[in-house]
Amino acid sequence: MPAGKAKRALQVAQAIVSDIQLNAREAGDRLPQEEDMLARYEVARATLREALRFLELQGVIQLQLGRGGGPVVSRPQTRDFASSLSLILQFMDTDLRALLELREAIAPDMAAKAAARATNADLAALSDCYAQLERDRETAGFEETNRRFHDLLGWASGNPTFGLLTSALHLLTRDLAMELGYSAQERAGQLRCLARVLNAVRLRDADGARRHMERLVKGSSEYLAARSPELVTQKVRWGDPG
Amino acid sequence: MPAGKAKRALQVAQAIVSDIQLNAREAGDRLPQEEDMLARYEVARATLREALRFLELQGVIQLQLGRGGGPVVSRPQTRDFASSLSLILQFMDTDLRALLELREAIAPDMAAKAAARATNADLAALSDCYAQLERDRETAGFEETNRRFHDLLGWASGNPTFGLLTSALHLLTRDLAMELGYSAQERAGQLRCLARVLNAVRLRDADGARRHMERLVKGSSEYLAARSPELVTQKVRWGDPG
DNA sequence: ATCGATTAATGCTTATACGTTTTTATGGCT
DNA sequence: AGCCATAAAAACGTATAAGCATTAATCGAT
Repeated sequence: MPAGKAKRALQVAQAIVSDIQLNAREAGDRLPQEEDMLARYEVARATLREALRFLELQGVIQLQLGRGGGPVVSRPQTRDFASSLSLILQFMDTDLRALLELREAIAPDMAAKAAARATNADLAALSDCYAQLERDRETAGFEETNRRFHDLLGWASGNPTFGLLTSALHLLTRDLAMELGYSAQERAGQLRCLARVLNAVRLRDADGARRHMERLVKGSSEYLAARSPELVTQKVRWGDPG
Repeated sequence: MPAGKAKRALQVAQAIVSDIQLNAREAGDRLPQEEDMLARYEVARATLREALRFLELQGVIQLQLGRGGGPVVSRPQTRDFASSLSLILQFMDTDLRALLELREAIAPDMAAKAAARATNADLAALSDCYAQLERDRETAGFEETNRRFHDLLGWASGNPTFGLLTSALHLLTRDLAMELGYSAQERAGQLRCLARVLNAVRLRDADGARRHMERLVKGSSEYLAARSPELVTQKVRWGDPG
């Protein structure tokens, strides 16, 4: 059991994270430079650097080079989480079908919560995004805009975890299903469902939003399974998170 | 641009993962020691150590100290994923309520899928776990066994992602609600619900399993909220990743 | 044969020196 | 005075070596 002693560098990393949290550091704020941190945490420079590089890998900070540079507070993004997720899923031999199922389980509840809690700003953003979706219905940007719509819906749900998960799942799914596009007919069907979801959210109709979203994601999964049966059995692989 | 260099550690990490998969390394196998890896990947020591640290936190390897030590292949466990999750959730200011909501969204579907797909081996494991739960109903081990039950249910659902998420959420919830135990009465109620879920799974009653699980997690959430209203607004914090 | 002390291998931390990148200041030229 | 180029400085980045800490393997005494 490694519970006996945590590694010094990780202890320092945790201390830095605590410091960021306690001092309410925002993204973009500069942290103390190396010299000051050396005195503050009483470690050697290599140890401090290991902690800093570790946090950089996790997306917590960014290291800027040159004079006036130093550690800058960042915010772990969806892709950082998606990277961690895909790594563990690779070792669990998870396939695309599992990802789609999870999305089917989460997305309807997310839509319901969004209907109950969306602010006016959320609604405006969703409407804008939907308008662009209709404009992009036959262009290559459709997928990205589609992902953004689900992302916005997640944030509108008032629960960051929904947005985090659905967005990460979308990224991983797209990694696997990249070569396979959607037909125009399928896209039209998706747009109809999305319109119904959006309308239900506007009307604060949680149950309607849930049902229409359920139909949307189920339809999407079935479409992929029908188009390419081998695709849904493809295993998740830890892709380059850059 | 540090982007090219910063990803070097990730490239090395990916190479190590590929090596593990290609050579079909099992958990417990030893990887080459640091010196050999330095020559193999032609990177600086700090970079290699960064890659190894990253993989250690993700649970892919363990770094064992001392003679005959070195990097040892492991298998990412739920707690490794929970650690990564908690780090990003901390920076999203996620509170306990959000975790509970997510669990409410996932657990019912997981139970339904388990009812549809559980093998006989799964059922046997679940029954054993439930029996131990009844034995542990008034001991400190109850929570851990409870978590294991959800983990098993996830595997029984045929979709590892369900088990991974619910189990990780359980761990994080427990970290926050540690001081606040469950009353004997509440535990008895949870046990009754679990028994109904287990029975529904045995009978292949997907809808029943979903309903009973929904009631279980909803009840658990409401219990916590009633016992300590401040608790559910507590923020997730990155716990000790050892 | 078993248990305890010794030894060796290995990662962890520290220490120091030098290289790189960016900002800032200087200084001569127009 | 104003402007561009070059040099200096401030900060991080990389590299190497040495000692410390920890643990497995080994050896020896009971």
